[in-house]
Amino acid sequence: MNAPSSFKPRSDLVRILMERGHVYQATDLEGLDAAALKGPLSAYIGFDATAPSLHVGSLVQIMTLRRLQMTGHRPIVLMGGGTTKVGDPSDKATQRPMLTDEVIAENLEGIRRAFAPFLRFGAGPTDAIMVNNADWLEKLGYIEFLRDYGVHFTINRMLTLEFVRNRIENELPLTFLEFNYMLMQSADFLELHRRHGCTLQFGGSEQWGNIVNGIDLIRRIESAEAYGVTAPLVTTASGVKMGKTVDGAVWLNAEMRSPYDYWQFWRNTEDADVGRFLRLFTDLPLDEIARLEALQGAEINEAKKVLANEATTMLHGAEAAEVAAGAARAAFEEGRLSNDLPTIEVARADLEAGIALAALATDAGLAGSRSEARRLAQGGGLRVNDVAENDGQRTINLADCNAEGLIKLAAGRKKIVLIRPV
RNA sequence: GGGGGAAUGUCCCGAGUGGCAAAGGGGGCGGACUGUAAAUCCGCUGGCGUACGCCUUCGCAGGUUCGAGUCCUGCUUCCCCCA
Repeated sequence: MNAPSSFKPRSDLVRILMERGHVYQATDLEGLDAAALKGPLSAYIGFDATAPSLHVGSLVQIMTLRRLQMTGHRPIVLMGGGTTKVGDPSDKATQRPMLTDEVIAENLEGIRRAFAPFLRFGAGPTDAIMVNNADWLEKLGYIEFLRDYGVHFTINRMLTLEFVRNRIENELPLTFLEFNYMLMQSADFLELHRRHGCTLQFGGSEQWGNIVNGIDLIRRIESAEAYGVTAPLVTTASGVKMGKTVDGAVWLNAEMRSPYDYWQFWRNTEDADVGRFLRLFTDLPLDEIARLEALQGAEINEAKKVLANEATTMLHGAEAAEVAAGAARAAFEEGRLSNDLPTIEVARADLEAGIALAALATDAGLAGSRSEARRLAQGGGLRVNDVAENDGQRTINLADCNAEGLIKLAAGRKKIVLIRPV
C-alpha cells in the first residue's frame, strides 16, 4: 500500500506530499495523481473536539491541508461536532470518556482558531472552508441512519479491521457506540462529496479503515471515485509519540503554550529528526533542507534554530518568533537576561514581605506543587538569578531583584521565568 | 439466569503476608557529561507544613478490627465459562 518507488507523480500535489513525507498509505496514488492534474480537488480532514486546543500531533494534518492549498486545491476542515459525541475508537484501547455538549462546544471554539495561520479561508475556488458534521449527523434518525448507511456495511468486513481485531483478541470491550464511529465518518465523506464535491480524505495512519469505508460508501451510493491518503504517525527518533512534555501536549493555542515555549519545543528536536521535521513542518525548499540536514555535530543546532523560527513564524507570526529566538539567544548563548523571556508579575507588597521560593516557583508555573518545587530545589534544579538554591523554604524578597528590578527563576537549564514586582 | 475472575499511586503497565504513602518497570522531571542533541550514570516522581508531623489515596458504599489495598456485606463496571 505504500507508494511504489517507481511511481513518478506528475501532479504538484502528489509529488510534494511524497517528497515532504506526508504519505504513509494511499488507496490509489496514481489515480489521485491523474485526478489532481485535471483540476482543483476538494479534500478534507476531520478534527474531533476532544481537547480545548489542537497540539503538535495534529500539525501534520494541518500541514497536509496547507500543501493541498498551495498546489491549487481546496481544503475542507471538518469540525467533528457530531462525531466527538461518539468517540473514535481507532487508536484507543478503551472507550473514551463521554464529553458533554458544553465541553464539546468550547473545545470546537478553541480548535477553530488554530487553522487561521495555516490556511487561507474564503469563498474562492481554492479557499479553505470549515464545516461541522453536527449539521448533518445530528439530524439523522436512528432508523433512517440504519437504512441509509447501515445497509452498506457488513459486520464481516468491519470485523477484519485492525483495531476491531485488536480489541477482540485482547479481550477489551468494544461498545456498539464506538463500533458506529466508522459509519459516521463514512457518512461525513459522502456528505462532503455531495455538498462540496469532496473526493479526497486525509488522516492519520489509524484512520485508514475509516477512510476506506467512506470511499466504498461513495462508490456504492454515488458510483463516484474517491481517494484516501494517510500520513505517518510522527514519532521522535527515540520512538516516543511526538509532542509529549511536562505539561502534556504541545498545544498550538498561545494561551496554552507560549510562543517562547513553542520555539523551544522545536529548538530541542533530536538531531536525527531535524530533516524530517523541516520537510513536514516548514515550507523551506527541499535543497535548503538537504543542506541544513547535512550539518554535522554542533553545527546542526543551526538547523534546529531554522526549524524553530520557521515553525513558530508559521503559527504565531514572524514577530513572535523573533522575540522567542532573541530571548533564547540571550539566555543560552550569551548567558544574559532578556526581558522577552516569559514574565510573571508579582505584587510588590508580597515580595516586600517575602515569599517562599517553593511557593514563588509554583506560582510561576515552574513546578506543579510546592512539594514538587521543594524537591526540585533539593535536587539542585532550581536556580535564583543563576545560583542554585537547595532550600525551597528560603524567602525571596525585593533584595533578590537584579539591576533591572527583575528576579530570574529557572527550573533546569531550559525553563526560565522572570519575576517582575508590580 | 447460574458459576468463576478482575478493578492499585487520577500518565501507563504492574507486585502487594491486616501495620502501607504502598515493591518494580515504562514515561516524565532534575543533576553530571554535552551541542539547549543522543547515549550513559545518579536523584526525584500524592498534597500541605520550617521541623518530630498532618492530610488524602488502592472501583463505589457500608461493616469487622487498636489498625484494612489486604477480611466481611451490598453495589457498579469489565472479562471468562455454563444456560
